[in-house]
Amino acid sequence: MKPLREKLSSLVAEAFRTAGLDPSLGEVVVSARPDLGQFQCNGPLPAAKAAKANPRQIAQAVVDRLAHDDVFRYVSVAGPGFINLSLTDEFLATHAREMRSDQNLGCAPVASPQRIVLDYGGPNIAKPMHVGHLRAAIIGESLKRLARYLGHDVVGDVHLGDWGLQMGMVIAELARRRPDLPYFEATRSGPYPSASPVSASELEEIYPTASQRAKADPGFAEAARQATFELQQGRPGYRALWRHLVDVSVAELKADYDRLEVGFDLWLGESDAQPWIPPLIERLRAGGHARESEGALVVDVAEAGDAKELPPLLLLKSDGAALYGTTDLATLDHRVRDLGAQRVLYVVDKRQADHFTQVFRAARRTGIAPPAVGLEHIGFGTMNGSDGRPFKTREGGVMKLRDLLDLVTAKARERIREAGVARDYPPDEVERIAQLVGIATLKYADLSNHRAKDYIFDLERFSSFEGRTGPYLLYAAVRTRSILRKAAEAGLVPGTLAPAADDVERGVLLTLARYPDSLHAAFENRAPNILCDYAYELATAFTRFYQEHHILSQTDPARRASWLGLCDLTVRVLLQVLELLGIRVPERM
RNA sequence: GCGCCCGUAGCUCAGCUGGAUAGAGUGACGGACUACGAAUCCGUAGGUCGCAGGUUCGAAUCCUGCCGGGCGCGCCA
Repeated sequence: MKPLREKLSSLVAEAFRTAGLDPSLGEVVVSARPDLGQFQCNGPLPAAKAAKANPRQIAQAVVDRLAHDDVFRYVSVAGPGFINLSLTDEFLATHAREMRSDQNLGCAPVASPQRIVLDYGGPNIAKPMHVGHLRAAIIGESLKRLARYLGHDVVGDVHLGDWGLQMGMVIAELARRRPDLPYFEATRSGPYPSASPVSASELEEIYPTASQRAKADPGFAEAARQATFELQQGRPGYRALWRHLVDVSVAELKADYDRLEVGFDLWLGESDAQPWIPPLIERLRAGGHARESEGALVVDVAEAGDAKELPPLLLLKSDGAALYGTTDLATLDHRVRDLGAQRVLYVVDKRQADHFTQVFRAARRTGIAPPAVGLEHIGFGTMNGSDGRPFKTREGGVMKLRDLLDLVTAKARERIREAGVARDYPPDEVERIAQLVGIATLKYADLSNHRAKDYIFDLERFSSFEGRTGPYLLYAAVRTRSILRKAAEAGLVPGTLAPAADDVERGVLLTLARYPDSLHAAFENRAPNILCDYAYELATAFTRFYQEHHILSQTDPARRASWLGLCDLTVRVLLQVLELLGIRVPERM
């Protein structure tokens, strides 16, 4: 089925056409002045400019050709030449009925689905996930669900940071602490113990320590570089040790992502790209794309019109080691050739914008990414503390994701106790509800910020349950379900939607009709905050409705059944949008 | 220095491919629980959209300059 706005736009476009005007100007949008109409068309203004005519006369000419009494209740020309449109309640109700019987709730899949690889992880082995990883995970998860819902074929890859200098740091630090471990015997080639020599908690502590040591001690920094190089060269002890580190770390990461309800289809990492690097380098050398510069091997990426000079992408350091960009190019090569990606989206901190410009350009020049393959860096803003500086805990350290989740969940538990509503629920259900409320709070608070903007990480805000928050949306959905449940207990079933009887009910139907628009806008702009806005608007419109109209005590059976139908459609749309945000709703709360 | 991003109500933020009277939440104030759940709803107050020009019938939105803040700029990821 067609979205409401498209139905209206094609009617108005047809009127433009018969008036001898450009039909593309007939686009209809939701009115900015609800007191004057439900929808508006601004097309007469640009049409008048093109025709050097009076816009109000143009608007009137269009209106005169717009005779659809079954669709429009009211059509008028206003201001400098706006066309205001309001629908008949019958037409609006018919549209809502179609939505209700459509399996996609009126949001048709895209015309040309693509295979999309979405890279939204980037957690580092040996570093605990902290609040900085939150955004990539939840923005990426939402975009993945949205793209999939719209019909795209999406592969989500965690793209682990499991290679490079950080691994060398951990190895060097371990060698310092426990030189007697068999992994450090230079001549040995195995076998090695099957159990990891380090625990998850030790691993979390070891990297920060090593990183600080490297800053203070040039000798240690050199040892870390050397270890990195030898790991890359395949030194058996280091490889065996590395395997342990990865396994221990991945188990922890999976637990954190599970708790966040963020999932990946692929658990590949930078290390998986390493075997692809030597042949790729050969290809680039043979193709004349790579050149020596200051001892390193580089691909030039500067272009004539650049506002600033972009340094070349470094493939190999002067010591022959591969770098970040090299791994990214090799990974991209794999995604295009082996995974068949038609579009690759990178949900990564926007501070890496230059890096992605380099990688994308290098990929274009070298043919790794043919022109038909879309490459996008979906940058997101930095998370700061309330002082506007990068976020730190009160003790000055980074806050672990796990601690944040615990904190929000504890707040949710407290709130549930205060509200007293779940007094007679089993304790394990209360706990499940607290988890869901915590996740909803966190995700909604983060996703409702525009993706690209820096934002203040405010614990108060992240654990607020009132107003425009995740819990508000859960509450709205749960209460609506509760009405349907009580109706079912009384033997009442949702029925055919009747035309709206007042502005509040009309408002719900109009908001429901915007559902496909909001999904498409959210995906096209890679902006989940558009979904957040929509979910909130739908929830408030409906909450207002049931606050003003008592559904179960309505004595007219047809009206009562229609209102229950409205509950049914609203809750289905709301649950779907929440699912696209990665927010799950409890049965009751 | 060069480049990118940001500056909207006391606070936190939407709105930015130009459209009419700039919206939410929060905080403040006032109202609504003998009916489907008050984590709710209704209302009031609150704005030189950083500043100055420009383009346009029309600018928070586009362009230029300035002020303020953040970030990035070759061998870390």
